[in-house]
Amino acid sequence: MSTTGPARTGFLDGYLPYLLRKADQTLSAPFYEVLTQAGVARSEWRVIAVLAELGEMRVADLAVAALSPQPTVTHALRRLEERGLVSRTVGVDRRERLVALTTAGDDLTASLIAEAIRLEAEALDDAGVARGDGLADLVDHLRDLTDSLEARLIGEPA
Amino acid sequence: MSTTGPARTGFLDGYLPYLLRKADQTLSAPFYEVLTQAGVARSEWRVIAVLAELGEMRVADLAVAALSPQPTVTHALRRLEERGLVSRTVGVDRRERLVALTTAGDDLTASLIAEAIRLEAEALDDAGVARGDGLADLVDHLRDLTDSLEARLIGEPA
DNA sequence: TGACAATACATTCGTCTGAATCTATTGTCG
DNA sequence: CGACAATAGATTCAGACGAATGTATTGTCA
Repeated sequence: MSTTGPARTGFLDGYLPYLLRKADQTLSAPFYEVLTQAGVARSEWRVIAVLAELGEMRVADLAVAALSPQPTVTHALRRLEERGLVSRTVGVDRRERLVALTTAGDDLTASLIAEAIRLEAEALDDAGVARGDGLADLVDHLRDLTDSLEARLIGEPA
Repeated sequence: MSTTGPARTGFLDGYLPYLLRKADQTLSAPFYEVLTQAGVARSEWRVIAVLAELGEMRVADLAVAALSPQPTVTHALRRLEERGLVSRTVGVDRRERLVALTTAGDDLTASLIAEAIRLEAEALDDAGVARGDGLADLVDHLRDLTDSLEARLIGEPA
């Protein structure tokens, strides 16, 4: 019923990408300070967060999961490797590079993920968003939306 | 109860910023090609879209509305001004620069907004997202979330 | 097998981004 | 009025970003 929605006259207030970006930025702002503190770029964070969750993987798959273009991931990997946070090994198919977190990388990533969870919970809590209420629905909606869109892109030939 | 959500074991699949960013990217991808075609950077698009909606305004307010840092907006404005798409005039308070779209800028922006709306509708349509169904709820949830978070930030002193 | 297409990733190179800083202007209080 | 703090925005500069392209390796088919 959207309880008398507040005047959605304009374009931006009804444009999903704008709302999504705004929500992301607002939610992420505190954590970005943590990243800056830790000397981790945002593209690097996305890479190590994926590696922590999915384990060793190829660069191309990593790029998809990290929501980043492949060259951006390669740049991030070079920096992360220089800091000893990830390792790259040649795969059976010798074109492939299998990327994984080192122990140091896993430690750092684990602590960052813990901070991310803490800050997200804190923000949602302070904002009075009841978990189990609209939140689960929101998450489900977002997943549904993204899944549907992806399914569409796959079915689309050249 | 989130109707038997599909195995939310991992971190990323339950992390809102990740889901928000993923949804944004997936939804925006087709439109970004339009922007590239038009030679408009994404930061520039955010600026002119806001100007088209809100009219003449100060740089600082523009930055907030465009979800971009102030230097990024200033850079974008310089490029847009060089192309004759925006104008900058000194305000009564002579520290202020009042920014507005030129006629050419308004024309271009109007066509881009039309494309954005068209592509968004097309994507949501193809994805089988029924407007009036989950979509309105999603939009409302996002607005509520962002508004609540913003309210929190304001109440937070140094 | 040899040649060509396809794939995986790295590299290049120009552009964009944004933290820190600077200049210009205005508010404020003695 | 005069000095200092506060504000608006421009600028600097180092680095991230990413489109285009290059290199290495593998698949495939005559």
